[in-house]
Amino acid sequence: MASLRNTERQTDDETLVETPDLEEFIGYNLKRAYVIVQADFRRALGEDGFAPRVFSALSLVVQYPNVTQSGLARMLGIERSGLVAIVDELERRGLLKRTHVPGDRRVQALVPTDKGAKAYAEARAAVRAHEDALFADLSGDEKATLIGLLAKIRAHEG
Amino acid sequence: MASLRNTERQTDDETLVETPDLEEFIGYNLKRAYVIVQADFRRALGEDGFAPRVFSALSLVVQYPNVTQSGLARMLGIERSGLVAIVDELERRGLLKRTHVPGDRRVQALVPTDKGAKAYAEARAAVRAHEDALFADLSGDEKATLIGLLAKIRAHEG
DNA sequence: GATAAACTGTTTACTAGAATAACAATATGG
DNA sequence: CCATATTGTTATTCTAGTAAACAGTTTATC
Repeated sequence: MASLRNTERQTDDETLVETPDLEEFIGYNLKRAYVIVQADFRRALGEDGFAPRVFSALSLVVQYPNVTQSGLARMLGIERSGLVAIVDELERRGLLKRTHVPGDRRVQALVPTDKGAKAYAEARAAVRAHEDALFADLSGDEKATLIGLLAKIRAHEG
Repeated sequence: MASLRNTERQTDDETLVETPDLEEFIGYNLKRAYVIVQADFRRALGEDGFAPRVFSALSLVVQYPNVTQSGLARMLGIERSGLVAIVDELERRGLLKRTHVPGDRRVQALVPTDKGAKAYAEARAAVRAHEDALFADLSGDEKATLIGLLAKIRAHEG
């Protein structure tokens, strides 16, 4: 992958050498970058660490205690049916509890346990260490710029 | 998702309001952005258009005719076993041919057909239109910066 | 107040993408 | 020649996710 080149267009007196097609696409670069970051995340959090989506769910439950499952699914941008297994895992590991809400007997409010809050704080530190290491070749400005540009794309959500 | 806030830390005389945990992580923003772009890609290319990975494979075959399947898998960063179905689909649709190579009876060099080259040119235009529309709120500079930053992450490949 | 519509959590079934391990055919290096 | 490696392929498994249906419950409408 180091030095792929192609001749995109030729005129009579010059040959324009441009980047290969794929690398001009944001989507392609986004996917390739995502795969790298995701793999490093899993490696950094280890065998029985959190998968990215479980970490994200726990993060939101800790930050927004008493969030409902439907609300959490909306925040994560996934179907609520897909959230059940994630919440099951977190509850099985004793990191949160499904609790009944007085006013509405349908909803299960999610409340982090003390163990859950502590586990999240540790996991968050591990994730920060993973990102610090993986993105060591980016400056603080570059990281902020990147997050800002990705947020601009994320503005198309919903 | 519009205005999530949390109090990260409190001192005696001020309350610091910071971004929610997840949005400070590059990995999280990367994934959310990737999901949006990928969904728009599929929507733009339509029902029986190319899936992203099939488009990528065809792109490389057109740009590097006679590439082997193993070589193509390496370029795409996937296992060669996973490439078989992709090449099967492209061959079934008449867009490339598996051809024998004189020197080595193991390899199947992949050669785009005329139909394949034409289909690729059209698909590439569709992908460009999709990205132009989706990223209309980014300037040319911003797009170039984004690609550059993603490429810096991609430098960790392999 | 009855009834229709909507929402919540859940289960089941399904799909896509990808990894791994094994295999036969073939090629390469000591 | 023999061991080792490579190529394309199949079969198996895993993960992440969607979609549809459901029973229980709440809300809205007439």
